[in-house]
Amino acid sequence: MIHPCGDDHHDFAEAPTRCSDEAVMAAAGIFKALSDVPRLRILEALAQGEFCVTELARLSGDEISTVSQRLRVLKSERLVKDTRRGKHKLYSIADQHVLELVRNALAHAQEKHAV
Amino acid sequence: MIHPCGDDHHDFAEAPTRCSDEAVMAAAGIFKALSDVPRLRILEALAQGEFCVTELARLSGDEISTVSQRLRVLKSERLVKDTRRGKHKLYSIADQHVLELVRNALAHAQEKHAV
DNA sequence: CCATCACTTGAACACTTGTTCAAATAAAAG
DNA sequence: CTTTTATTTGAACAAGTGTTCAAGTGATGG
Repeated sequence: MIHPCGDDHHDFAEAPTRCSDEAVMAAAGIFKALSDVPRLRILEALAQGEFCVTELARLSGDEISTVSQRLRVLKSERLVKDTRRGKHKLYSIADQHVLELVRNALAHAQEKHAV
Repeated sequence: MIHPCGDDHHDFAEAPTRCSDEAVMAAAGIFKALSDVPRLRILEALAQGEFCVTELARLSGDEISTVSQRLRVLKSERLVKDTRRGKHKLYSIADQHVLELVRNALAHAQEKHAV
């Protein structure tokens, strides 16, 4: 097939294979939740153990309600989960997938920066 | 160490190990670029071959300038690269790392939805 | 029960983002 | 050069986001 411009560069007669809208929207949602530095810092902490909101707030130096809102976003995308233990709700990384996403991005960020 | 609340749950005497601010900010930037459905659709197309802006605009049905702005964001985070070939600038995925990020997120999105 | 501790939620604010139009480059062809 | 084709950029707008304060929930312990 020939492009309007007349050139013979790469072109598809049909549109390329597409993921479902739901899948792409879900992926975008996950990336959006991961796109905030304070939220990534929370995941970084949770990668090393379980923490309650109060403790995470103490570690970051932010308001408890601020940290709670951040956790809400992470939880809505199933990136973290929580369990009540006594008075506290302990948060943890939802699964290994999440850690790989973060590690992969960090790797990409650090590797190819020297140009 | 004992938490202010008196409970003996997980706690660090020192703050947990932290990545550098630059690394985390870079990762957040990458995730932010990936957090938009139309931009993910561009990556999906580029995963299957090189395309110029005009063609990507035709595939998505959007304005050329809109697609160009999307590519600008993706390029600023080094997720895509471009090469001039004749009259056209052909865009392509920057490296395999990017594809893994997207695949990983899609996998996470599709897996654990059945609850 | 009542009070307390741990956490969440709603509303308001400043701030950021994605899209679009119009104008501006940039390379190629005549 | 001048024109044409391909793509980028700037400005403006509507829409979305993160933080905070204050008020709300909910489980725990006396």
